[in-house]
Amino acid sequence: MKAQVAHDDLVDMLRRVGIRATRQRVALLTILARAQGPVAVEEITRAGRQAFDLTTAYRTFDAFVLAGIARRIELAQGRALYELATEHHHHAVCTTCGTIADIDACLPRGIDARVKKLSGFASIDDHSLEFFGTCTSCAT
Amino acid sequence: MKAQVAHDDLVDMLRRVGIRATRQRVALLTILARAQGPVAVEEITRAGRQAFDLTTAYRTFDAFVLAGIARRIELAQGRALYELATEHHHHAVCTTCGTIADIDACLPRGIDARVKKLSGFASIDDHSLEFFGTCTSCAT
DNA sequence: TTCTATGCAAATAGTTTGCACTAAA
DNA sequence: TTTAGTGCAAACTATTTGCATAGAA
Repeated sequence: MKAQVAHDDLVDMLRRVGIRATRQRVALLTILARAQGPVAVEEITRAGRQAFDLTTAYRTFDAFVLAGIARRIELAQGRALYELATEHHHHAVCTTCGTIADIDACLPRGIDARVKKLSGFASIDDHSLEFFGTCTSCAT
Repeated sequence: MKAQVAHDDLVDMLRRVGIRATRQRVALLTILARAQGPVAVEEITRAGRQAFDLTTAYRTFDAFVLAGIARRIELAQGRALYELATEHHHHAVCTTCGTIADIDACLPRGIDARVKKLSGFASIDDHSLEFFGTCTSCAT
């Protein structure tokens, strides 16, 4: 038995966060769950076997982010990517081919406090951290 | 004598990096130099006393980045900001009002090597790091 | 049956491109 | 005088909005 994503579990997950489990949402959630990394919005419409409207994809992602089951990451120029909201982590982006690798490491804890002091902000709640480099296949 | 940006110095700076010192470029460079932080493209056209085409602003920023005297930072949704390429540093962004504060601190050196290992990339050359929080005036 | 979610069309926003014209070197 | 830079109009791309309809609860 392969590490498949159980359809019913996804439906449950959606219901649990209080949004209706439609065909499109389950499909999109499946794609997110299968993806090894962040997914571009346009990839969605391609991926589904049945037609899938772009507008719906955008709205669905928004709903997911709002519900806390997805995360939006800003990478390149005006392109948004989405990924399942799993462990907090970061990414390495290949500046040549765009490949993205997950980095299972984060900033040393306590840095928020330091940044808070340096910035003079009232609070620091989150951060985004992306690394840029060249992946092995592009390094030739 | 105020900490004004000397016009001739800017002209020199442009010539040094091999691009022509036009009125628009000097104006844009002045704005960048005066700004305490990153500047949005559209702010440019507003700021100048004489008319200033948006297209020119974009092209000028590109030229600056290419020449290495400016840096582009991706913050919110598809909006690019530019800042003078000074010391490598990061930013704290207020999620309420959008205010940006500079953070004169960076990741511990050696992290690139660690990320390289974790990602399996051939090289890690750069990174972007932004913090999000609430500034004091928005904290009420 | 009720109300959220979808799909289509059209509108926006930010950014880029083509081309003739202006001006720095 | 040569060549890079500018401005205008138009094209593009990603994303958002309005509204009538479909479908989950």
